[in-house]
Amino acid sequence: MQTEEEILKIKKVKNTAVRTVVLRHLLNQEKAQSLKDIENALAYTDRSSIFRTLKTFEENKIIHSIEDGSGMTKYAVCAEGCNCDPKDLHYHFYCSNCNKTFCLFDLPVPKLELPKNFKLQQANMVVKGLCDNCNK
Amino acid sequence: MQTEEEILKIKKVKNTAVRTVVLRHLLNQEKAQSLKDIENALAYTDRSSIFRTLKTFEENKIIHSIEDGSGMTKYAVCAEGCNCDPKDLHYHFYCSNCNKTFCLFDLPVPKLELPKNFKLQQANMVVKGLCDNCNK
DNA sequence: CTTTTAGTGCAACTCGATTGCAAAGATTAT
DNA sequence: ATAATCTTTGCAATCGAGTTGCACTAAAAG
Repeated sequence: MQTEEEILKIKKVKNTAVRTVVLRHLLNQEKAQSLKDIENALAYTDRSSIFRTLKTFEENKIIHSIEDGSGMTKYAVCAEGCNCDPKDLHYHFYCSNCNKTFCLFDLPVPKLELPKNFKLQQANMVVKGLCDNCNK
Repeated sequence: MQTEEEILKIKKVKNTAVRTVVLRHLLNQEKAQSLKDIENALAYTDRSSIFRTLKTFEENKIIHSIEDGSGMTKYAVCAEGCNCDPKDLHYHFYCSNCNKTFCLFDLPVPKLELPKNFKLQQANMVVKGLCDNCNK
């Protein structure tokens, strides 16, 4: 597991206090986090600073964003080696009970045969239901 | 192709002026429509009336909604026989150039093997890229 | 015809996302 | 080291999609 500092260095993003704590928080969570989640966890950091940090991280392929249909964009640290390319596709699972979003890295996404002349850039595949903890 | 009146009758939704024009508009488009799209097309119909109409349609399985990551929920008429069940899954294609959303009925969605004890309820699978018209 | 229920239009409001701006901090040039 | 420049941060304000309260109208039931 890389440290925050290593990741920022590798991705050529300047290290700052806000960036370090935001990235650390994301690394410590096993679920994708919304801006609000992060804001609540980091009580003394401004929302817009976190927002801009997330944009920076996304541009530099440190994290990827997920639209899970909950109304809030969520963010998760890319797996090592992820380029956020169509090749790196994975499903997400959104639990409609606890509102958590999981990255399903183990569930393979089949090759997408798009209609003629359509060009794939990225994908956002969200499966909804109940997670193991809520399905009792 | 069924008429608006037939669809409403089959789905046991009372026919009104707003419902007829909204459904007609959706039937006439080959792309999924946002609330704003519909509002713009139907200049003299109130947004909240359209909104409530869409909710009614969705509850009664006349249309399904799509979160395509554009920030606006889009709506499309269900294919005949669609129950909006996990079984009726299909991919959506969102063109990042023209912002249109297509239903890819012909692209099969594989059986989803979720982690142990996860329960599938529905899915929202959006592929982004360039549509045939914009990929030139 | 009267009563009740459902649908509509308007305005206001919610809330996540985003931006303008000035202060603080870091970097580069002198 | 100091001044000039660029970047990051915090605060407040704004935006826009979605949603709701409420009064009015239309439709259905009695």
